[in-house]
Formats: sequence, C-alpha cells, structure tokens
Amino acid sequence: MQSMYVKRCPECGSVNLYWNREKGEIICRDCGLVIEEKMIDLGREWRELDSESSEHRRRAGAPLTYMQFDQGLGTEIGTKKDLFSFGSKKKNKFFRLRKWQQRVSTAIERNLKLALAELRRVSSYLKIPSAVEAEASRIYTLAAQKGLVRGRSMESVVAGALYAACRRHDVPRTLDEIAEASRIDKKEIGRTYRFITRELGITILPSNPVDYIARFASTLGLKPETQSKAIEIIEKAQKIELTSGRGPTGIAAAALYVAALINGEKKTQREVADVAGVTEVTIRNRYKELLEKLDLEKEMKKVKRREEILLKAKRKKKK
DNA sequence: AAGACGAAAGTGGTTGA
DNA sequence: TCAACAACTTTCGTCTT
Repeated sequence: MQSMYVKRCPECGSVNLYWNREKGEIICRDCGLVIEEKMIDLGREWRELDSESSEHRRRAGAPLTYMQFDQGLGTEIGTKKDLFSFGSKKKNKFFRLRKWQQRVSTAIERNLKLALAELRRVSSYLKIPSAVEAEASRIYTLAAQKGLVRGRSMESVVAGALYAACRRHDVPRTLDEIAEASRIDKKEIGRTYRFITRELGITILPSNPVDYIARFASTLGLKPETQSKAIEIIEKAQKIELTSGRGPTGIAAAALYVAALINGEKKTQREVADVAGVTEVTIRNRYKELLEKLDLEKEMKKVKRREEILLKAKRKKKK
C-alpha cells in the first residue's frame, strides 16, 4: 500500500525526487520534470553598505513588495490648505513643483504598471520562481526611479532586471532564453543588464557552471547519474582553475557532453550546444581542455571498450 | 550523409596606458 | 579614449564513421 503522503512525480509517478531548497525546485530524477517552484529567499541583503559596517549589517529576506507599482507608499506634495502660509512667489514655486511631480510620477506609475505586466509575462513563460520575479521587479523599480529607463525600451530593461535577479539568486537562465521569451535582442539585454547593475551598484558574482547542469540535463533527457558526473567534473576543473575566465555555459555544456559520453548516453555536440546556447566549437575547446588536464583517460578507455563491444555485436548480427 | 575536428577571420567586451 | 587582449562565434574545409 502506498502512503498518501509520499510525493510523486505527476509525469512518471516516480518517488525519486530531488529537492533543491535554494532554488525552490523539486526535480524528478527519473524524467527530469521540474515539479514545484516555491521559493523562500535564503539570501542575504545584497546592497553594498560601507565597508566597515557591511559585515554586521547584512539582513536576510526580501523587503517590501515591489510587485505593486508604488508599494502603497506614494508621496505627494500637499494641496491647497498647506499653501496659506506661503507668500505668492513661494506659492508659485509650489504649484510648479506639484504639477511637475504629478506629471513625472504618473508617468513613472504608468510605465511601472506596464513593465510589471511584461515582467510577469516573461517570468511565467520562463517558469521563474516568484522570489526571483519579486527581485526583478524591485530592480526594475529602482532603475525606473533613477531614470535609467529613459532612452531604452521598457522591455529591454525588464529583461535586464530579470537576468540580474536570476543571477543573484543562482537560478541562472541564459541570455538566449530570456531573449527568446522577451523578444529582445541578446546583445541589447546584455547591455542594459550591465548598465543597470553598474548604475545601481549591484554586485553580481560570476555564475557557477554547476547551476546550469540540472536544467540542461533535464532538457536533454539525461540520467541523474550523468548529472552528478558532470557536476563532479566541473568541481574537479574548478580546483585546478580551469574554469576561471571561461563562459560558465560553455563549461557546463562541455562537462555534460563528457559525462554523457562516459555514461554511455551519447549526445551530439550540436544537441548539447543548442540547449546550452553555445557553439560546438566552444564545447570542443572546453572538452579538449577537460580531457587533457583532468585524468579522464581511464574513463575514456572504458568508453572505447564499450564501443568496440557494440561493434562486435553489430557484426555478429550481420552474419 | 552526419558528426567531429580545427583553422581563420570576425564580434563585442574588458583593461590598462 | 584608444589599442591590445581574451573568449566566443561564424564559417568553412577535411576527416571519420
């Protein structure tokens, strides 16, 4: 009899599930389906505080919700009755200010409403965890308040903010994926991403290739053992500084390619390259380095032996 | 015919004078 | 601000299966 409390994969019924707490994902080890994406923010406050106090003042958790365009905290310059106490010059100034503020703030609000709707669309398309979406809207809001949207399309800033939020939460999507979902050019997203992170002083660590493995492997339909193998390879490579300065997606792709070879579920370079959003050439380069500098000879010999056995079997069949 | 391999030229971003 | 640079891409020819 099955316990009704055991969680099962809705796709294949497997109970072999893997819960990645940090990313809020539950992944089925058998079919690779991402089942649930509820996310609790475990990260720390990311703002750059001045260096002395920064060690002590880190906070946990996400602040106010930025999903609403004014967070319910709008400020307005006062109306009539506040003005009796001013002379006429000041009064004029006050009116001007008020008018100006109304124009600006309604413009920002209108823009924010549109932008957050767009953000919602894109992130649901990409199945982004909600905490990351919230982070993205926060980033967008800050950017809008700083007037960084001017001269750029709203959509591209949304895409940039989303990309930044993904990176911050170690749930990286590739630029290609975001580009596809938002229909903004990849370069454009990269540009705005760099721009807004620089202007807002958001520091982002280079992403870890390991973070891509689960998703790539699952879209390629690779076995969980292959995933762990790939991760193992990456970790080895990181130890001898083979990964620094390289594009993380390229490394992830190459590691996955090698791991698939070793575990006997070969994928072509092209297949792997396509999901990872890199070219075959990059995979080849990384792959060559991996074989050279990591002692993978033994494992490759095994692969060759297996291939020979397969060949013999085929020849027998012909006879 | 398809995949793997590698050379060569081009692209966009970073860095350091 | 410009040039050198490293990583990556595009393109293409060749070899292997």
